[in-house]
Amino acid sequence: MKKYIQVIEKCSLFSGISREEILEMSGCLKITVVKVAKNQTIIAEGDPVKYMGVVLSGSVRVIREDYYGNRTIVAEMGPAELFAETAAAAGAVKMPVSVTASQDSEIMLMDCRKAIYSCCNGCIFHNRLIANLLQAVAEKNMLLNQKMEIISKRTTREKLMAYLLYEAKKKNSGEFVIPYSRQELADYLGVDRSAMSAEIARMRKDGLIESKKSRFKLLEHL
Amino acid sequence: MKKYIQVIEKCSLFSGISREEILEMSGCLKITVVKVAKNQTIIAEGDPVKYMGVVLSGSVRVIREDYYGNRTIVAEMGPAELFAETAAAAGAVKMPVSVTASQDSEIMLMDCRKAIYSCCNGCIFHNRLIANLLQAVAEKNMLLNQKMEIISKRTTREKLMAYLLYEAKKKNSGEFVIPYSRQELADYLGVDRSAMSAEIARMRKDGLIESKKSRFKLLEHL
DNA sequence: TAAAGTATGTTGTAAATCCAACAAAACGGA
DNA sequence: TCCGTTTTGTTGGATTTACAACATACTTTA
Repeated sequence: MKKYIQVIEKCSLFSGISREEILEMSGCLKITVVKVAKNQTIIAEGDPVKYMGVVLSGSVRVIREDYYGNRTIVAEMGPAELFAETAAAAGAVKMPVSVTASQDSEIMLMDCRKAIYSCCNGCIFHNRLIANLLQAVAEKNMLLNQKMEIISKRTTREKLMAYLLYEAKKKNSGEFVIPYSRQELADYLGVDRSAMSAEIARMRKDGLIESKKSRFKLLEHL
Repeated sequence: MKKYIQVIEKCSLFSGISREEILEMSGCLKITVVKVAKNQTIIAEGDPVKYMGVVLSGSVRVIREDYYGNRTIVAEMGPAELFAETAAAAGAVKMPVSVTASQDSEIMLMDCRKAIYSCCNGCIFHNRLIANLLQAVAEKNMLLNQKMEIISKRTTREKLMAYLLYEAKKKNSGEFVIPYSRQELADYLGVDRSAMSAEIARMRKDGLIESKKSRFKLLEHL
């Protein structure tokens, strides 16, 4: 496990915990390292929730399957990224998704019960681990909330305005640069790119905003 | 505080912790009870994140304000419900929302740093508290993920199918009863009710589903 | 700098959605 | 049962969006 410590310490789960402390905890967390071949399944949907994982090398895909068996990729994670932590933290019984290797990979698995419930071994940094996990899940939650609020709007214009108002608020200024390309923004808002471009042009014409590429300026409204 | 213990113990944050233990923890969590009048602000947006709250009586509203100052109600919580826990758990510096009383209310506030980071007082049940918090946030996360996947679909039909497939999977059967009225379902999916009703009729005609009121049956597809 | 590639803007048409208004059905007391 | 209320289904017209196709602008690199 020592050879992977450089990757492991980058994982948000272990932030604020030193290499030595991580190694000390490894027994307590029942950490195992497994090598998986491309396309091999690491955790299958419906499996009991036993493990939380960290990608050490390679990459994994989180996959969801619907009633008819159609598969969709939910996420792809690379080195130092954590997976299956939400199901583990929610105390779910069965995994709602599968995790498979998208390349030959090395994966660190840990016992999620051990990780979530404080052990009695006087393992001081365990508390920090749980706090890190809580923070990771809560941050994801805030991002989801924010996105949900935006894409719940019915029209493209409303979605755009909700997004731009959010950015303006974050930057505390009516003038700001957004971190997305047009295509990325369209994907984020769940709309068609060209239709969105057209809507931006209309909003400009209607005097709602000024914009040039990724620079936007909100104008007064009544 | 004792007089509120019946409400407090119902709060998910304290599940698995006895009344006596809650009372023991109260000093550690710096719990205070405040009475607030209707429309009074309990936590203002931009305030430093110091408190997590539980409604003891009455009700509170979580309010978000956009760049222009337009207010929208994000949520309304009643007795035994927790608020401001996500910002606290995410380690946010400033509150992203305001919380105000929608009636004359009694509110329990606790120091969120104390709640989230294990104290050194050998307070055994503190760990349980953190585990409860983690679980609450993670469960919310899973619900949001699920909803996000559904409302990210572009068309009404796709949204409906995504939702119905999800229900079918949960019930492990192609035939099931949904827990929403038409209006509720439309709100959940973020579409117009009447348009949705029409779409359901079309899906029935196209041989995708059978349905009668809230009972649905998925048919074979190619 | 030229050329190729990528990102963005524009437009017309077909399709989907919203909205409003109303019809039909289901429901809940009196 | 009858009546009023609520929910659900249906329809047509106005609006909005997606999609495709293409024009323009910007980047990269040979």
